[in-house]
Amino acid sequence: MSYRARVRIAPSPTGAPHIGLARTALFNWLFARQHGGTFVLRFEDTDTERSSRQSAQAIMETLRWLGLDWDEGPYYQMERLERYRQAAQRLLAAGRAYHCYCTVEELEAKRRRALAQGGQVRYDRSCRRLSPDDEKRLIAEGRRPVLRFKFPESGVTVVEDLVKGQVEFDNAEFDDFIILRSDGRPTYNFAVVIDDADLKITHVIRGDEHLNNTPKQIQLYRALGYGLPQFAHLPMVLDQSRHKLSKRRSQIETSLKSYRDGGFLPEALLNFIARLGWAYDDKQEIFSREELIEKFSLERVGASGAVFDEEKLLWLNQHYLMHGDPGRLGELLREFLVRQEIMSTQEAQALPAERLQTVVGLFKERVHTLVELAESAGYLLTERLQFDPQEVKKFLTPDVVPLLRALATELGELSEFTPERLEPAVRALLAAQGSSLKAAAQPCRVVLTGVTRGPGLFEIMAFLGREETAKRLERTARLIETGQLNRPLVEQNGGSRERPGGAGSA
RNA sequence: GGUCCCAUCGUCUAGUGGCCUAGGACGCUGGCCUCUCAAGCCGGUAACAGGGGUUCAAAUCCCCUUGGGACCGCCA
Repeated sequence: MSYRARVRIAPSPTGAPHIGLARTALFNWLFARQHGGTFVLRFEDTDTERSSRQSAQAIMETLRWLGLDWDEGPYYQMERLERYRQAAQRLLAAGRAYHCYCTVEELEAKRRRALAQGGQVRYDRSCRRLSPDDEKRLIAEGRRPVLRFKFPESGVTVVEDLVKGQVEFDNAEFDDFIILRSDGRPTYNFAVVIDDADLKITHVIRGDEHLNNTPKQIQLYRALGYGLPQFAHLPMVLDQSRHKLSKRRSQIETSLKSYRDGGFLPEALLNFIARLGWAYDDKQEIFSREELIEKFSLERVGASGAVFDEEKLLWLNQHYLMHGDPGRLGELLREFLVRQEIMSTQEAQALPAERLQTVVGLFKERVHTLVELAESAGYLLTERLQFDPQEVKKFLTPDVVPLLRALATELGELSEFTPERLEPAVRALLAAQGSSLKAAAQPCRVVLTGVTRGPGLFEIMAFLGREETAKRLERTARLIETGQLNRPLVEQNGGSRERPGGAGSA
Protein backbone atom coordinates (compact mmCIF):
# COMPACT_ATOMS: atom_id res chain seq x y z
CA MET A 1 0.00 0.00 0.00
CA SER A 2 2.86 2.37 -0.48
CA TYR A 3 2.60 3.36 -4.13
CA ARG A 4 2.60 6.97 -5.10
CA ALA A 5 -1.11 7.47 -5.49
CA ARG A 6 -2.24 10.39 -7.60
CA VAL A 7 -5.90 11.24 -7.51
CA ARG A 8 -7.89 14.23 -8.58
CA ILE A 9 -11.09 16.13 -8.20
CA ALA A 10 -12.24 17.43 -11.57
CA PRO A 11 -15.28 19.64 -11.18
CA SER A 12 -16.82 21.65 -13.95
CA PRO A 13 -16.98 25.26 -12.79
CA THR A 14 -20.56 25.72 -13.85
CA GLY A 15 -22.34 26.75 -10.71
CA ALA A 16 -22.36 26.74 -6.97
CA PRO A 17 -20.36 23.92 -5.40
CA HIS A 18 -22.63 21.19 -4.10
CA ILE A 19 -22.72 18.14 -1.87
CA GLY A 20 -21.66 15.79 -4.63
CA LEU A 21 -18.47 17.73 -5.13
CA ALA A 22 -17.63 17.60 -1.44
CA ARG A 23 -18.27 13.87 -1.42
CA THR A 24 -16.04 13.04 -4.36
CA ALA A 25 -13.41 15.49 -3.19
CA LEU A 26 -13.40 14.02 0.31
CA PHE A 27 -12.96 10.43 -0.83
CA ASN A 28 -10.17 11.37 -3.21
CA TRP A 29 -8.52 13.54 -0.60
CA LEU A 30 -8.71 10.81 2.02
CA PHE A 31 -7.24 8.34 -0.40
CA ALA A 32 -4.38 10.67 -1.22
CA ARG A 33 -3.64 11.59 2.38
CA GLN A 34 -3.79 8.01 3.49
CA HIS A 35 -1.31 6.86 0.90
CA GLY A 36 0.92 9.85 1.10
CA GLY A 37 -0.19 10.56 -2.42
CA THR A 38 -1.04 13.66 -4.41
CA PHE A 39 -4.43 15.30 -4.65
CA VAL A 40 -4.85 17.27 -7.86
CA LEU A 41 -7.44 19.91 -8.67
CA ARG A 42 -8.49 20.26 -12.27
CA PHE A 43 -11.29 22.31 -13.73
CA GLU A 44 -13.19 20.78 -16.59
CA ASP A 45 -14.19 24.03 -18.19
CA THR A 46 -14.65 23.07 -21.81
CA ASP A 47 -18.31 23.94 -21.58
CA THR A 48 -17.52 27.55 -22.22
CA GLU A 49 -21.16 28.51 -22.22
CA ARG A 50 -21.67 27.64 -18.61
CA SER A 51 -18.21 27.72 -17.09
CA SER A 52 -17.09 30.73 -15.19
CA ARG A 53 -14.06 31.86 -13.31
CA GLN A 54 -16.26 32.89 -10.40
CA SER A 55 -17.55 29.38 -10.10
CA ALA A 56 -13.99 28.04 -10.09
CA GLN A 57 -13.18 30.50 -7.34
CA ALA A 58 -16.24 29.47 -5.36
CA ILE A 59 -15.27 25.82 -5.66
CA MET A 60 -11.75 26.51 -4.41
CA GLU A 61 -13.04 28.56 -1.55
CA THR A 62 -15.41 25.80 -0.55
CA LEU A 63 -12.69 23.16 -0.72
CA ARG A 64 -10.56 25.35 1.51
CA TRP A 65 -13.42 25.81 3.94
CA LEU A 66 -13.79 22.05 4.12
CA GLY A 67 -10.07 21.72 4.61
CA LEU A 68 -9.66 19.57 1.52
CA ASP A 69 -6.40 21.07 0.39
CA TRP A 70 -4.99 20.10 -2.98
CA ASP A 71 -1.35 19.55 -3.79
CA GLU A 72 -1.40 20.37 -7.47
CA GLY A 73 -3.36 22.63 -9.73
CA PRO A 74 -5.74 24.03 -10.44
CA TYR A 75 -5.37 22.97 -14.02
CA TYR A 76 -7.79 24.32 -16.56
CA GLN A 77 -8.69 22.32 -19.62
CA MET A 78 -9.18 25.40 -21.72
CA GLU A 79 -5.49 26.11 -21.23
CA ARG A 80 -4.60 22.73 -22.67
CA LEU A 81 -6.41 22.84 -26.00
CA GLU A 82 -3.23 22.22 -27.91
CA ARG A 83 -2.72 18.94 -26.09
CA TYR A 84 -6.13 17.67 -27.10
CA ARG A 85 -5.60 18.80 -30.67
CA GLN A 86 -2.36 16.83 -30.86
CA ALA A 87 -3.93 13.73 -29.42
CA ALA A 88 -6.86 14.03 -31.80
CA GLN A 89 -4.45 14.38 -34.68
CA ARG A 90 -2.75 11.17 -33.62
CA LEU A 91 -6.05 9.35 -33.58
CA LEU A 92 -6.96 10.73 -36.98
CA ALA A 93 -3.61 9.72 -38.44
CA ALA A 94 -3.98 6.26 -36.97
CA GLY A 95 -7.39 5.88 -38.56
CA ARG A 96 -9.09 5.77 -35.16
CA ALA A 97 -11.05 8.96 -35.66
CA TYR A 98 -12.88 10.65 -38.50
CA HIS A 99 -14.59 13.89 -39.38
CA CYS A 100 -18.32 14.06 -39.15
CA TYR A 101 -20.18 16.76 -41.02
CA CYS A 102 -23.63 16.18 -39.66
CA THR A 103 -25.16 19.31 -38.28
CA VAL A 104 -26.62 19.60 -34.83
CA GLU A 105 -30.05 19.81 -36.42
CA GLU A 106 -29.54 16.66 -38.44
CA LEU A 107 -28.32 14.76 -35.43
CA GLU A 108 -31.20 16.02 -33.37
CA ALA A 109 -33.66 14.87 -36.03
CA LYS A 110 -32.06 11.43 -36.16
CA ARG A 111 -32.16 11.16 -32.41
CA ARG A 112 -35.81 12.12 -32.29
CA ARG A 113 -36.69 9.65 -35.00
CA ALA A 114 -34.84 6.85 -33.26
CA LEU A 115 -36.45 7.63 -29.95
CA ALA A 116 -39.91 7.75 -31.54
CA GLN A 117 -39.37 4.29 -32.97
CA GLY A 118 -38.29 3.13 -29.56
CA GLY A 119 -34.89 2.30 -30.93
CA GLN A 120 -31.27 3.11 -30.26
CA VAL A 121 -30.28 6.69 -29.74
CA ARG A 122 -26.87 6.12 -31.23
CA TYR A 123 -25.10 7.93 -34.00
CA ASP A 124 -25.51 5.96 -37.23
CA ARG A 125 -21.86 6.38 -38.29
CA SER A 126 -22.96 7.81 -41.64
CA CYS A 127 -19.85 9.94 -41.94
CA ARG A 128 -17.51 7.08 -41.15
CA ARG A 129 -16.96 6.19 -44.78
CA LEU A 130 -17.29 9.43 -46.64
CA SER A 131 -15.28 9.61 -49.82
CA PRO A 132 -12.73 12.40 -50.25
CA ASP A 133 -15.08 13.93 -52.79
CA ASP A 134 -17.97 13.90 -50.34
CA GLU A 135 -15.80 15.59 -47.77
CA LYS A 136 -14.73 18.28 -50.25
CA ARG A 137 -18.32 18.96 -51.13
CA LEU A 138 -19.41 19.21 -47.51
CA ILE A 139 -16.53 21.50 -46.68
CA ALA A 140 -17.42 23.63 -49.70
CA GLU A 141 -20.92 23.88 -48.22
CA GLY A 142 -19.26 25.61 -45.31
CA ARG A 143 -19.77 22.80 -42.85
CA ARG A 144 -17.47 22.67 -39.86
CA PRO A 145 -16.86 19.03 -38.94
CA VAL A 146 -16.51 17.49 -35.53
CA LEU A 147 -14.11 14.65 -34.87
CA ARG A 148 -15.57 11.31 -33.88
CA PHE A 149 -13.82 8.36 -32.30
CA LYS A 150 -14.12 5.05 -34.10
CA PHE A 151 -15.48 2.93 -31.31
CA PRO A 152 -14.95 -0.81 -31.81
CA GLU A 153 -18.11 -2.28 -33.35
CA SER A 154 -17.80 -5.61 -31.66
CA GLY A 155 -16.24 -7.21 -28.64
CA VAL A 156 -16.50 -6.41 -24.99
CA THR A 157 -14.95 -3.73 -22.81
CA VAL A 158 -14.36 -4.71 -19.22
CA VAL A 159 -14.18 -2.21 -16.40
CA GLU A 160 -12.33 -3.44 -13.34
CA ASP A 161 -13.89 -1.30 -10.68
CA LEU A 162 -12.66 -1.11 -7.12
CA VAL A 163 -16.19 -0.60 -5.83
CA LYS A 164 -18.46 -2.30 -8.35
CA GLY A 165 -16.22 -5.18 -9.26
CA GLN A 166 -15.86 -6.38 -12.82
CA VAL A 167 -18.39 -4.81 -15.17
CA GLU A 168 -18.68 -5.83 -18.80
CA PHE A 169 -20.01 -3.73 -21.63
CA ASP A 170 -20.87 -4.88 -25.10
CA ASN A 171 -19.04 -2.62 -27.53
CA ALA A 172 -21.97 -2.74 -29.94
CA GLU A 173 -23.88 -0.65 -27.44
CA PHE A 174 -21.69 2.36 -28.00
CA ASP A 175 -21.49 4.75 -30.87
CA ASP A 176 -18.74 6.83 -32.43
CA PHE A 177 -18.91 9.64 -29.95
CA ILE A 178 -17.57 13.11 -30.57
CA ILE A 179 -14.15 13.89 -29.18
CA LEU A 180 -13.55 17.29 -30.73
CA ARG A 181 -16.26 19.84 -31.31
CA SER A 182 -16.42 21.77 -34.54
CA ASP A 183 -14.57 24.64 -32.93
CA GLY A 184 -11.78 22.37 -31.74
CA ARG A 185 -12.71 22.15 -28.07
CA PRO A 186 -12.57 18.62 -26.69
CA THR A 187 -15.57 16.90 -25.18
CA TYR A 188 -15.58 15.46 -21.69
CA ASN A 189 -14.76 11.83 -22.44
CA PHE A 190 -11.79 12.83 -24.54
CA ALA A 191 -10.31 15.54 -22.37
CA VAL A 192 -10.67 13.51 -19.21
CA VAL A 193 -8.60 10.69 -20.65
CA ILE A 194 -5.79 12.87 -21.88
CA ASP A 195 -5.69 14.86 -18.67
CA ASP A 196 -5.74 11.86 -16.41
CA ALA A 197 -2.99 10.28 -18.50
CA ASP A 198 -0.91 13.46 -18.60
CA LEU A 199 -1.33 14.02 -14.89
CA LYS A 200 -0.43 10.39 -14.24
CA ILE A 201 -3.57 9.82 -12.23
CA THR A 202 -3.39 6.36 -10.66
CA HIS A 203 -6.93 6.12 -9.29
CA VAL A 204 -9.99 7.65 -10.85
CA ILE A 205 -12.40 7.94 -7.94
CA ARG A 206 -15.67 9.52 -9.02
CA GLY A 207 -19.43 9.28 -8.92
CA ASP A 208 -21.40 6.31 -10.03
CA GLU A 209 -22.94 8.21 -12.90
CA HIS A 210 -19.67 7.88 -14.80
CA LEU A 211 -19.59 4.11 -14.84
CA ASN A 212 -21.31 4.03 -18.22
CA ASN A 213 -18.74 6.43 -19.63
CA THR A 214 -15.82 4.35 -18.53
CA PRO A 215 -15.80 1.95 -21.50
CA LYS A 216 -15.55 4.93 -23.83
CA GLN A 217 -12.62 6.20 -21.88
CA ILE A 218 -10.95 2.82 -21.71
CA GLN A 219 -11.11 2.50 -25.50
CA LEU A 220 -9.61 5.94 -25.79
CA TYR A 221 -6.80 5.06 -23.40
CA ARG A 222 -6.02 2.06 -25.56
CA ALA A 223 -6.21 3.88 -28.86
CA LEU A 224 -3.88 6.50 -27.49
CA GLY A 225 -1.51 3.93 -26.09
CA TYR A 226 -1.94 4.97 -22.47
CA GLY A 227 -1.96 2.67 -19.47
CA LEU A 228 -5.20 2.45 -17.53
CA PRO A 229 -5.69 3.96 -14.10
CA GLN A 230 -7.69 2.08 -11.50
CA PHE A 231 -11.33 3.03 -11.37
CA ALA A 232 -13.55 3.37 -8.33
CA HIS A 233 -17.15 4.45 -8.84
CA LEU A 234 -18.75 5.71 -5.70
CA PRO A 235 -22.42 5.20 -4.99
CA MET A 236 -24.35 8.39 -5.40
CA VAL A 237 -25.82 10.64 -2.78
CA LEU A 238 -29.58 10.61 -3.11
CA ASP A 239 -32.42 12.77 -1.93
CA GLN A 240 -35.44 11.47 0.03
CA SER A 241 -37.10 10.27 -3.15
CA ARG A 242 -33.95 8.32 -3.94
CA HIS A 243 -32.96 10.45 -6.90
CA LYS A 244 -29.54 11.82 -7.53
CA LEU A 245 -29.18 15.00 -5.54
CA SER A 246 -30.22 17.83 -7.77
CA LYS A 247 -30.63 21.48 -7.11
CA ARG A 248 -33.74 21.61 -9.23
CA ARG A 249 -35.76 18.65 -8.13
CA SER A 250 -34.55 17.78 -4.65
CA GLN A 251 -36.16 19.17 -1.54
CA ILE A 252 -33.00 19.10 0.44
CA GLU A 253 -30.38 21.78 0.10
CA THR A 254 -27.52 20.86 -2.23
CA SER A 255 -25.35 23.94 -2.18
CA LEU A 256 -22.45 23.76 0.22
CA LYS A 257 -22.58 27.47 0.80
CA SER A 258 -26.01 27.16 2.28
CA TYR A 259 -24.69 24.68 4.82
CA ARG A 260 -21.91 27.04 5.70
CA ASP A 261 -24.35 29.92 5.97
CA GLY A 262 -26.73 27.66 7.83
CA GLY A 263 -24.23 27.34 10.64
CA PHE A 264 -22.78 23.92 9.95
CA LEU A 265 -19.21 23.08 10.85
CA PRO A 266 -16.99 21.65 8.12
CA GLU A 267 -15.92 18.75 10.32
CA ALA A 268 -19.55 17.79 10.86
CA LEU A 269 -20.29 17.91 7.16
CA LEU A 270 -17.21 15.88 6.36
CA ASN A 271 -17.95 13.29 9.02
CA PHE A 272 -21.49 13.02 7.74
CA ILE A 273 -20.55 12.73 4.09
CA ALA A 274 -17.86 10.18 4.85
CA ARG A 275 -20.48 7.90 6.37
CA LEU A 276 -22.61 8.10 3.24
CA GLY A 277 -21.66 4.88 1.54
CA TRP A 278 -18.83 4.06 3.87
CA ALA A 279 -18.61 2.55 7.34
CA TYR A 280 -15.67 1.51 9.43
CA ASP A 281 -17.40 -0.98 11.70
CA ASP A 282 -20.58 -1.32 13.71
CA LYS A 283 -19.41 0.90 16.54
CA GLN A 284 -18.09 4.21 15.38
CA GLU A 285 -20.05 7.15 14.04
CA ILE A 286 -17.82 10.03 14.99
CA PHE A 287 -14.65 10.37 12.99
CA SER A 288 -12.20 13.19 13.22
CA ARG A 289 -10.36 14.22 10.10
CA GLU A 290 -7.33 12.27 11.29
CA GLU A 291 -9.35 9.18 12.03
CA LEU A 292 -10.90 9.31 8.59
CA ILE A 293 -7.49 9.46 7.00
CA GLU A 294 -6.42 6.54 9.10
CA LYS A 295 -9.49 4.39 8.76
CA PHE A 296 -10.95 5.14 5.36
CA SER A 297 -10.68 2.54 2.65
CA LEU A 298 -12.26 2.03 -0.74
CA GLU A 299 -12.73 -1.64 0.11
CA ARG A 300 -15.31 -0.63 2.67
CA VAL A 301 -17.24 1.64 0.38
CA GLY A 302 -20.67 0.21 -0.31
CA ALA A 303 -22.18 -0.21 -3.74
CA SER A 304 -25.63 1.22 -3.23
CA GLY A 305 -26.77 4.81 -3.17
CA ALA A 306 -27.15 6.65 0.11
CA VAL A 307 -29.89 9.04 1.09
CA PHE A 308 -28.80 12.36 2.55
CA ASP A 309 -30.41 12.50 5.99
CA GLU A 310 -30.49 16.05 7.29
CA GLU A 311 -31.52 14.94 10.77
CA LYS A 312 -28.35 13.00 11.20
CA LEU A 313 -26.28 15.89 9.91
CA LEU A 314 -27.93 18.09 12.51
CA TRP A 315 -27.06 15.60 15.22
CA LEU A 316 -23.45 15.46 14.10
CA ASN A 317 -23.25 19.22 13.93
CA GLN A 318 -24.51 19.48 17.48
CA HIS A 319 -21.94 16.93 18.51
CA TYR A 320 -19.13 19.01 17.06
CA LEU A 321 -20.62 22.13 18.60
CA MET A 322 -20.56 20.45 21.99
CA HIS A 323 -17.05 19.14 21.69
CA GLY A 324 -15.35 21.77 19.55
CA ASP A 325 -12.79 24.31 20.66
CA PRO A 326 -14.65 27.02 22.63
CA GLY A 327 -12.42 29.79 21.39
CA ARG A 328 -12.99 28.99 17.76
CA LEU A 329 -16.71 28.45 18.32
CA GLY A 330 -16.93 31.77 20.12
CA GLU A 331 -15.47 33.58 17.15
CA LEU A 332 -17.83 31.78 14.82
CA LEU A 333 -20.67 32.88 17.06
CA ARG A 334 -19.47 36.47 16.75
CA GLU A 335 -19.67 36.10 12.99
CA PHE A 336 -23.14 34.59 13.08
CA LEU A 337 -24.49 37.22 15.47
CA VAL A 338 -23.88 39.74 12.74
CA ARG A 339 -24.92 37.48 9.93
CA GLN A 340 -28.24 36.75 11.63
CA GLU A 341 -28.67 40.44 12.35
CA ILE A 342 -28.78 39.94 16.08
CA MET A 343 -26.45 42.89 16.37
CA SER A 344 -24.29 45.22 14.36
CA THR A 345 -20.72 44.49 13.34
CA GLN A 346 -19.51 47.07 15.82
CA GLU A 347 -21.49 45.58 18.66
CA ALA A 348 -20.24 42.13 17.84
CA GLN A 349 -16.66 43.27 17.68
CA ALA A 350 -17.01 44.89 21.08
CA LEU A 351 -17.92 41.61 22.73
CA PRO A 352 -15.09 40.08 24.76
CA ALA A 353 -14.03 36.67 23.45
CA GLU A 354 -14.53 35.26 26.92
CA ARG A 355 -18.17 36.33 26.98
CA LEU A 356 -18.76 34.62 23.68
CA GLN A 357 -17.14 31.44 24.88
CA THR A 358 -19.40 31.45 27.90
CA VAL A 359 -22.42 31.78 25.67
CA VAL A 360 -21.21 28.86 23.58
CA GLY A 361 -20.89 26.84 26.76
CA LEU A 362 -24.38 27.78 27.86
CA PHE A 363 -26.07 26.88 24.58
CA LYS A 364 -24.01 24.30 22.79
CA GLU A 365 -26.04 21.33 23.91
CA ARG A 366 -29.28 23.13 23.17
CA VAL A 367 -28.72 24.02 19.53
CA HIS A 368 -27.82 22.23 16.35
CA THR A 369 -26.27 24.99 14.31
CA LEU A 370 -24.42 28.26 14.70
CA VAL A 371 -27.49 30.01 13.37
CA GLU A 372 -29.61 28.57 16.16
CA LEU A 373 -26.88 29.45 18.60
CA ALA A 374 -26.77 33.08 17.52
CA GLU A 375 -30.52 33.39 17.59
CA SER A 376 -30.93 31.66 20.92
CA ALA A 377 -28.26 33.74 22.59
CA GLY A 378 -29.85 37.01 21.57
CA TYR A 379 -31.40 37.74 24.96
CA LEU A 380 -28.10 37.31 26.75
CA LEU A 381 -26.12 39.58 24.50
CA THR A 382 -28.70 42.25 23.76
CA GLU A 383 -31.61 43.77 25.61
CA ARG A 384 -34.07 42.80 22.99
CA LEU A 385 -36.34 40.30 24.64
CA GLN A 386 -39.13 38.69 22.73
CA PHE A 387 -41.88 37.94 25.19
CA ASP A 388 -44.08 35.12 24.13
CA PRO A 389 -47.66 36.32 24.87
CA GLN A 390 -48.72 32.82 25.84
CA GLU A 391 -45.94 32.48 28.38
CA VAL A 392 -46.49 35.96 29.67
CA LYS A 393 -50.10 35.12 30.32
CA LYS A 394 -49.19 31.88 31.99
CA PHE A 395 -46.25 32.95 34.17
CA LEU A 396 -46.19 36.71 34.56
CA THR A 397 -49.23 37.20 36.73
CA PRO A 398 -49.52 40.04 39.26
CA ASP A 399 -48.93 37.71 42.18
CA VAL A 400 -45.31 37.14 41.18
CA VAL A 401 -44.49 40.84 41.46
CA PRO A 402 -43.58 40.82 45.17
CA LEU A 403 -41.32 37.89 44.53
CA LEU A 404 -39.52 39.66 41.71
CA ARG A 405 -39.00 42.73 43.88
CA ALA A 406 -37.72 40.65 46.74
CA LEU A 407 -35.32 38.88 44.46
CA ALA A 408 -34.04 42.08 43.00
CA THR A 409 -33.35 43.48 46.43
CA GLU A 410 -31.93 40.35 47.95
CA LEU A 411 -29.63 39.51 45.07
CA GLY A 412 -28.16 42.97 45.28
CA GLU A 413 -26.64 41.98 48.57
CA LEU A 414 -24.93 38.87 47.34
CA SER A 415 -21.17 39.01 47.67
CA GLU A 416 -20.45 36.94 44.61
CA PHE A 417 -22.73 36.77 41.64
CA THR A 418 -21.97 33.25 40.52
CA PRO A 419 -24.26 30.29 39.85
CA GLU A 420 -22.78 28.55 42.88
CA ARG A 421 -23.67 31.44 45.21
CA LEU A 422 -26.92 32.31 43.52
CA GLU A 423 -28.56 28.95 43.82
CA PRO A 424 -28.59 28.57 47.61
CA ALA A 425 -29.44 32.24 48.03
CA VAL A 426 -32.40 32.10 45.69
CA ARG A 427 -33.62 28.83 47.12
CA ALA A 428 -33.50 30.25 50.64
CA LEU A 429 -35.30 33.39 49.62
CA LEU A 430 -38.03 31.49 47.86
CA ALA A 431 -38.52 29.21 50.84
CA ALA A 432 -38.82 32.26 53.09
CA GLN A 433 -41.48 33.61 50.78
CA GLY A 434 -43.41 30.38 51.01
CA SER A 435 -42.52 29.52 47.43
CA SER A 436 -40.12 27.10 45.81
CA LEU A 437 -37.64 27.00 43.00
CA LYS A 438 -39.90 24.65 41.11
CA ALA A 439 -42.73 27.14 41.27
CA ALA A 440 -40.74 30.29 40.68
CA ALA A 441 -38.08 29.26 38.20
CA GLN A 442 -40.21 29.52 35.10
CA PRO A 443 -41.69 32.95 35.91
CA CYS A 444 -38.19 34.19 36.66
CA ARG A 445 -36.86 32.74 33.46
CA VAL A 446 -39.53 34.46 31.42
CA VAL A 447 -38.86 37.71 33.21
CA LEU A 448 -35.18 37.52 32.47
CA THR A 449 -35.22 36.05 29.01
CA GLY A 450 -38.71 36.25 27.60
CA VAL A 451 -38.81 32.53 26.94
CA THR A 452 -39.46 29.36 28.90
CA ARG A 453 -36.49 27.35 27.78
CA GLY A 454 -32.77 27.75 27.94
CA PRO A 455 -29.76 27.45 30.22
CA GLY A 456 -30.10 27.14 33.96
CA LEU A 457 -31.63 30.09 35.75
CA PHE A 458 -28.54 30.74 37.84
CA GLU A 459 -26.25 30.57 34.85
CA ILE A 460 -28.43 33.14 33.16
CA MET A 461 -28.38 35.46 36.18
CA ALA A 462 -24.66 35.12 36.56
CA PHE A 463 -24.10 35.87 32.92
CA LEU A 464 -26.35 38.92 32.96
CA GLY A 465 -24.69 40.15 36.11
CA ARG A 466 -25.99 41.74 39.25
CA GLU A 467 -27.10 45.00 37.71
CA GLU A 468 -28.75 43.69 34.60
CA THR A 469 -30.52 40.93 36.50
CA ALA A 470 -31.93 43.38 39.01
CA LYS A 471 -32.85 45.75 36.23
CA ARG A 472 -34.76 43.12 34.30
CA LEU A 473 -36.53 41.96 37.46
CA GLU A 474 -37.60 45.48 38.41
CA ARG A 475 -38.53 46.55 34.95
CA THR A 476 -40.70 43.54 34.28
CA ALA A 477 -42.31 43.81 37.71
CA ARG A 478 -43.32 47.33 36.80
CA LEU A 479 -44.64 46.28 33.43
CA ILE A 480 -46.72 43.55 34.98
CA GLU A 481 -48.21 46.00 37.46
CA THR A 482 -49.15 48.44 34.79
CA GLY A 483 -50.33 45.73 32.44
CA GLN A 484 -47.98 46.79 29.68
CA LEU A 485 -46.56 43.44 28.79
CA ASN A 486 -48.72 42.91 25.79
CA ARG A 487 -46.31 44.53 23.40
CA PRO A 488 -42.67 43.71 22.73
CA LEU A 489 -40.49 45.09 25.46
CA VAL A 490 -38.04 46.58 23.05
CA GLU A 491 -40.58 49.17 21.95
CA GLN A 492 -41.51 50.12 25.48
CA ASN A 493 -37.89 50.65 26.23
CA GLY A 494 -37.63 53.26 23.56
CA GLY A 495 -34.96 51.28 21.78
CA SER A 496 -32.28 51.31 24.40
CA ARG A 497 -28.87 50.59 22.92
CA GLU A 498 -27.42 49.51 26.20
CA ARG A 499 -25.58 46.22 26.15
CA PRO A 500 -25.97 44.10 29.19
CA GLY A 501 -23.28 41.76 27.96
CA GLY A 502 -20.58 44.38 28.25
CA ALA A 503 -19.24 44.95 31.70
CA GLY A 504 -21.38 44.25 34.72
CA SER A 505 -20.81 40.54 35.04
CA ALA A 506 -19.50 38.81 38.09
C1' G B 1 -36.87 2.10 -25.17
C1' G B 2 -31.48 0.26 -24.71
C1' U B 3 -27.22 -0.46 -21.49
C1' C B 4 -25.27 -0.54 -16.70
C1' C B 5 -25.59 -0.29 -11.37
C1' C B 6 -28.18 -1.26 -6.85
C1' A B 7 -31.55 -3.93 -3.07
C1' U B 8 -30.67 -5.42 5.62
C1' C B 9 -35.13 -1.21 10.35
C1' G B 10 -38.19 5.41 7.87
C1' U B 11 -32.64 6.87 7.11
C1' C B 12 -27.03 5.75 7.41
C1' U B 13 -25.10 1.08 8.13
C1' A B 14 -22.60 -3.89 10.66
C1' G B 15 -22.96 -8.58 8.65
C1' U B 16 -18.37 -11.60 3.71
C1' G B 17 -22.33 -19.64 4.85
C1' G B 18 -23.05 -21.58 10.94
C1' C B 19 -21.22 -16.60 16.37
C1' C B 20 -28.09 -13.66 13.60
C1' U B 21 -34.31 -15.50 17.94
C1' A B 22 -29.89 -9.84 12.49
C1' G B 23 -25.89 -5.57 15.87
C1' G B 24 -24.92 -0.07 16.07
C1' A B 25 -26.27 5.07 14.88
C1' C B 26 -29.93 9.05 13.46
C1' G B 27 -35.14 9.66 13.98
C1' C B 28 -39.45 8.40 16.76
C1' U B 29 -40.87 6.81 21.62
C1' G B 30 -41.17 5.40 27.38
C1' G B 31 -38.42 6.35 31.88
C1' C B 32 -34.54 8.46 35.01
C1' C B 33 -32.14 13.12 36.12
C1' U B 34 -34.13 18.11 36.75
C1' C B 35 -35.66 25.27 37.82
C1' U B 36 -37.29 24.87 31.88
C1' C B 37 -35.32 23.14 27.38
C1' A B 38 -31.51 20.44 26.09
C1' A B 39 -27.49 17.19 27.05
C1' G B 40 -26.57 12.54 29.52
C1' C B 41 -28.07 7.62 31.14
C1' C B 42 -31.51 3.32 30.86
C1' G B 43 -35.44 0.93 27.92
C1' G B 44 -38.77 0.39 23.53
C1' U B 45 -40.29 0.62 18.18
C1' A B 46 -38.60 -0.99 13.47
C1' A B 47 -35.40 -4.45 8.36
C1' C B 48 -32.79 -9.23 5.46
C1' A B 49 -38.19 -6.93 -1.53
C1' G B 50 -40.54 -11.75 -3.59
C1' G B 51 -39.81 -16.63 -5.70
C1' G B 52 -36.77 -20.55 -7.04
C1' G B 53 -32.25 -23.12 -6.47
C1' U B 54 -26.93 -24.68 -4.26
C1' U B 55 -25.75 -26.51 0.80
C1' C B 56 -26.10 -30.43 6.58
C1' A B 57 -26.72 -24.95 7.08
C1' A B 58 -28.16 -18.73 3.53
C1' A B 59 -29.23 -11.89 5.10
C1' U B 60 -24.72 -13.90 3.19
C1' C B 61 -23.55 -17.96 -3.17
C1' C B 62 -26.46 -18.62 -8.16
C1' C B 63 -30.94 -17.66 -11.25
C1' C B 64 -35.57 -15.27 -12.17
C1' U B 65 -39.16 -11.57 -10.90
C1' U B 66 -40.17 -6.97 -8.79
C1' G B 67 -38.65 -2.31 -7.29
C1' G B 68 -35.26 1.83 -7.38
C1' G B 69 -31.35 4.61 -9.70
C1' A B 70 -27.80 6.31 -13.41
C1' C B 71 -26.36 6.94 -18.29
C1' C B 72 -27.64 7.09 -23.55
C1' G B 73 -25.74 15.67 -25.76
C1' C B 74 -20.87 19.52 -30.42
C1' C B 75 -23.06 18.82 -20.74
C1' A B 76 -19.75 17.07 -17.44
